[in-house]
Amino acid sequence: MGYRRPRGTYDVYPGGREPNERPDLWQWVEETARSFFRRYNYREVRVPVFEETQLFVRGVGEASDIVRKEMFVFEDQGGRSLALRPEGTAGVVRAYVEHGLYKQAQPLKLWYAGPMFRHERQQKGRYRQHTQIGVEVLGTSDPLVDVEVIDLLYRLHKAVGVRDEVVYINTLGDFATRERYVPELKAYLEKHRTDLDPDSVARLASNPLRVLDSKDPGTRAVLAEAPAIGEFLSDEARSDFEAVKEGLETLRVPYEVDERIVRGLDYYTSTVFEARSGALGAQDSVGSGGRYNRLIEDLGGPDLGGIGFGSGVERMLLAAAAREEERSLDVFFVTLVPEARLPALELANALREEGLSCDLDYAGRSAKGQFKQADRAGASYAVVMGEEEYRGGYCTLRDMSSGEERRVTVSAGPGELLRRLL
RNA sequence: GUGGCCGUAGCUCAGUCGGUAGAGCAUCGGAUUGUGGCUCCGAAGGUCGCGGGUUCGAGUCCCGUCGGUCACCCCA
Repeated sequence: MGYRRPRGTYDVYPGGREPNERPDLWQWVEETARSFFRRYNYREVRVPVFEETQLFVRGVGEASDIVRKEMFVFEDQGGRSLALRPEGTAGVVRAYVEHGLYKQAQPLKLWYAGPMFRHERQQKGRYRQHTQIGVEVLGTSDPLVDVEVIDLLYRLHKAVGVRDEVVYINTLGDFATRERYVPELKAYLEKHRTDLDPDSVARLASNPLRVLDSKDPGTRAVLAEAPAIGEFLSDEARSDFEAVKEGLETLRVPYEVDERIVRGLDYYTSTVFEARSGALGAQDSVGSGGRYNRLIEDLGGPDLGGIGFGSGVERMLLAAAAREEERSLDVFFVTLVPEARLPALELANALREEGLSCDLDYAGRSAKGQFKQADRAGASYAVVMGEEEYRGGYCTLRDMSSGEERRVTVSAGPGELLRRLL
């Protein structure tokens, strides 16, 4: 065995078995997403797959697991520390600030798609290089945008056939809310410190909110009696959250409030959400996101709000209902004498110029083999060029579904053939 | 980073008590001197992950190692 792909990666190729290995499914999801972004009036943004390490440390958060143990960090030849992006938002916000995009008409509605990198142990639906399709709406804190973004995520997933999905939402409140809630939560957890798991004890110091999403049974038991953020919401945070819920109801986006959602990225504020599918394994989050009203300022921009989601394409594919690959080709040229091969290629090219898809045999197959190949390629027509045809200046046009055949003159060029096909 | 399970043909797998490698699918050819899907026949395809050990003999037993996978942690 020669070289193998790096751990946690996969290839996409004709014949790939897993849904995330099939090019036809990738193209289908990408086209579906593009169609949604066009209809919701989002414009594309492309940013580098690596950035200064510090951008992610500041943006995603020093205390987050992603920064602490999951980044691919390397030094360039000038000794600068760079990191492969572990998520999409930080880079997009950096570009927004760097180019002064907040001076354009706001909000700016952006979408992106591309690979993200996290140094994790592989399991079902989790890769070291995975692909996210995401959006960011920058320059406003209007809760109606939260509604649009969540609706977009939900309908995109529906369109690609994600099964058994539920959208969970929560609010982390604004700054005032957290100033009141976090000390309460912390005080409560401190009292029950001995019943918490070690990870949660550590988070008590670094980021107490994160304790809320612990799966440890002992910690969960403590949390059952913990103060809930819902009771601490400021008037503004409460009315924003109500507006989001009302909006989702109006747009008929089914959702459930889950107060345990706090997200592992530190920049989130206010609305957070996560779409989970029962069709996945333990990694059941298909797409998620939230509002980040401090991030733009933290990265050196003005005090403006933003919200976005990232959706994992591999997980969308894994959670989607099975789909057969549909192959199609307009014409397959069957050549039965060597002299006919170049004329066939010439004719094929003439048809290609007109927008028809064409192919021919390059493997030296038997006649039977070539028809089989035409069938497999999903060809609508076969154009047979054998000894008789070659000498007579015509070809035989075979309709692959009916089996009907007719002579078509080609000595004067592709005109007659085109007339039959277009 | 930790743990469970698994590595045999391109893919999915069988391989009994340790006796020198099998099937299905896929590929190519033939049955049909130039005609696909269905059927039948045939061919090609293997470092049994790798290294070591035990044995007359190892795909099979033992040790190590690498890889995969699922789960934990966390996330898309």
